[in-house]
Amino acid sequence: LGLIDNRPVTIREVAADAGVGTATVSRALNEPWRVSPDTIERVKASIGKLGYKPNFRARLLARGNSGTVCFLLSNRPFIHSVHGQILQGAASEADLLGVQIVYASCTYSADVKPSQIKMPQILAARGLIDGVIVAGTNYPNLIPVIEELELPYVIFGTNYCDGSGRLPNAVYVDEQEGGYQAARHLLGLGHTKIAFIGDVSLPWYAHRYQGFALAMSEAGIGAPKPIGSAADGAVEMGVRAARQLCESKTDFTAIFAGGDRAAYGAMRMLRKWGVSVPDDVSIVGFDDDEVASMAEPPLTTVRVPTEEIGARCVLMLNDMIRAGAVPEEPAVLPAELVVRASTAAPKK
Amino acid sequence: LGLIDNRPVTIREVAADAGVGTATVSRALNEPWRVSPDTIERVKASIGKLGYKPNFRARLLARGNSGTVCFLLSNRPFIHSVHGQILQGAASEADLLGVQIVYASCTYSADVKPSQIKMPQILAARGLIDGVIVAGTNYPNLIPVIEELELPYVIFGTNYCDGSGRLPNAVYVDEQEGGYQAARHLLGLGHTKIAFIGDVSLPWYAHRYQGFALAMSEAGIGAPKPIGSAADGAVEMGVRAARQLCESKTDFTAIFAGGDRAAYGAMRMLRKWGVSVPDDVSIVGFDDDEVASMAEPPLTTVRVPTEEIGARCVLMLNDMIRAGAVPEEPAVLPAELVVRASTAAPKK
DNA sequence: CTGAAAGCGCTTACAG
DNA sequence: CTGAAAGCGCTTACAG
Repeated sequence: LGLIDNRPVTIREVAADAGVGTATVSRALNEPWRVSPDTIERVKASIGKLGYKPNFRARLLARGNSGTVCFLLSNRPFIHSVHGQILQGAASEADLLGVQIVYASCTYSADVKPSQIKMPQILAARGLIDGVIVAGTNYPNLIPVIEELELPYVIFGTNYCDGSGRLPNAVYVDEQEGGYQAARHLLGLGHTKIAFIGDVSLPWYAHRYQGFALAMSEAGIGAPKPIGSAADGAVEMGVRAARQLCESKTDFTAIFAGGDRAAYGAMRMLRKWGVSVPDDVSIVGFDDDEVASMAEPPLTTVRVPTEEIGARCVLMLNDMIRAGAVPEEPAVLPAELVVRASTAAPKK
Repeated sequence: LGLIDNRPVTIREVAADAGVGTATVSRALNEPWRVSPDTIERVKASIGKLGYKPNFRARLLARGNSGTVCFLLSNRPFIHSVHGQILQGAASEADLLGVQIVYASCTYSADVKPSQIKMPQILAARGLIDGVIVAGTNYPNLIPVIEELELPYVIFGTNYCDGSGRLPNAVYVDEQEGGYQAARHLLGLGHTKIAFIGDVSLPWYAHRYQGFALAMSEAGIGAPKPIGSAADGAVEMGVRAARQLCESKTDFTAIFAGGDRAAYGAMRMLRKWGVSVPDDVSIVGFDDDEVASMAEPPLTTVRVPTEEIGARCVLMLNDMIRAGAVPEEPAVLPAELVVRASTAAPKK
């Protein structure tokens, strides 16, 4: 019932059956253009007859690489749909490339010494992995630990909390442009009093705010101060920020929340205050996370191209492994506005 | 910048440095009890000095297995938090065992011939993988495809849609018991008019309904017919079922929904009808998915032990790989009631 | 275009 | 307790 019993057939047996050397069988499989058609035919026949499938471990040992990259998901105790989709995209692309993805996860806090960060065993072993994709939410103290592996790596830059600029070996989303689009959408509908919810001490909210602020100032309107603290989670941030907005009797007809969860929390609080979305207040989120389509009304948001992020991470890493060099520039992927039912023109 | 330059040190260099044979180095690492303390000391010193790390590919080739299992996630275009957590649990357990998890996914429909199901390449290759964990939602037509791999496998039974009984090489959740607990909770609060939402043509809803019905009949109350069709997704099922309940003026004070998403949908519709949860109607879900804690009010639900499911899958598979045999019985994990704010005693 | 042979870096009987 | 040697199943210069 599904268990291996007999020894699998090896390349030697195929070679014997086809009356050629093992080298020829290997070439017929990997570099067919260097083998005569007749020979290929004979080899293929033997392969079919014997049911031969090459042993990848042996191939990889001979070739000197592992054909495997590690997808390391940091600091995500349970996977948001966004991160699941990134993994999904990475896996699909990897399969196309004939590369396998090993999944690993780790948890650490930003203020701990690098030497105190515990990595999964897999990463410690040599030869198992050709490179690593550093996904999830990360902090600069992880970098020395990753560097110590002496393996090429690419980092999902959007959730990397560094003080400095962009890393070359990274994949980013153009969040600034996304925030800009969100603001343009609201402005285009006729809104001018637009609040921003997001904790700008976190880089993703900061970038989204920047794009928002740019669009506002282009429209000749001053951007409001961002409100919200992410300390108790994104949903709670939205809840509190919306409450603050309502309690302080701020004059606003629209909210741009720097994430769908925050938008969701804000909508919940607005409902409590008897504020109707989108009739009284329009709201746009960011991410196009699962909650965006589950919200009531479904949320207008800015889509982060999750699967493509995963695919690009794999592609970039693969190039780095082959080239043995770090890319000149990071990949920056566009974000896209998705208009649903939570936005409308302001009441006259 | 993080790229391999110099050849890594091999076991031969360590052996030379320590003045022993390679076999002794290998033993010092893998079977230290067969080596004299002095020798171990010398070997360890050389390992430290040279910075030697064993090459796993070579080790595995020599040992004859791959030390890798595949986590195959079927029919989940984007990962729910439940499935993410199962993967997470599998990865943690695997790391403890020194096994790596390669992630792969596939999509197929229930009514297609096995020969038409496309598997990721990784599974086709020999030697890369010692066994597979079949997770996600699956149908019987996948089994021949998996069997053809001639690899041990364990299946996540809860989301496996078969007509027959339980498989031995599988991990299940005791959903019947979970449904029973949900009903007992509602009955204990004083509810007697309890509706059930769930599409019992799907096994998980059917099992949850069975437990529910048992508790009801034990309480001397006939179980109501289940309502809902999962064709348009779980949230929509909840929305429509609740509407049906309201429109038909069914007399009920509580709802047991066979899943959190359905419960979420139902709560949304109840709110539209001006029905307050839990004041007018109590509601309990199932899964303890992320939506349960995000709902307003937070949902009383039955927790599926996701991480443990993943861990048990890995453990069972590992045993199968070692023993070369299929287990006698499946693993059945308990579900646990989580009381939150969506349930209360019925109004007098 | 093809084959014999060395080699990838370990482990494991086998002999002592 | 230890070492020399064969072997895991491929790939790849090297020579023809």
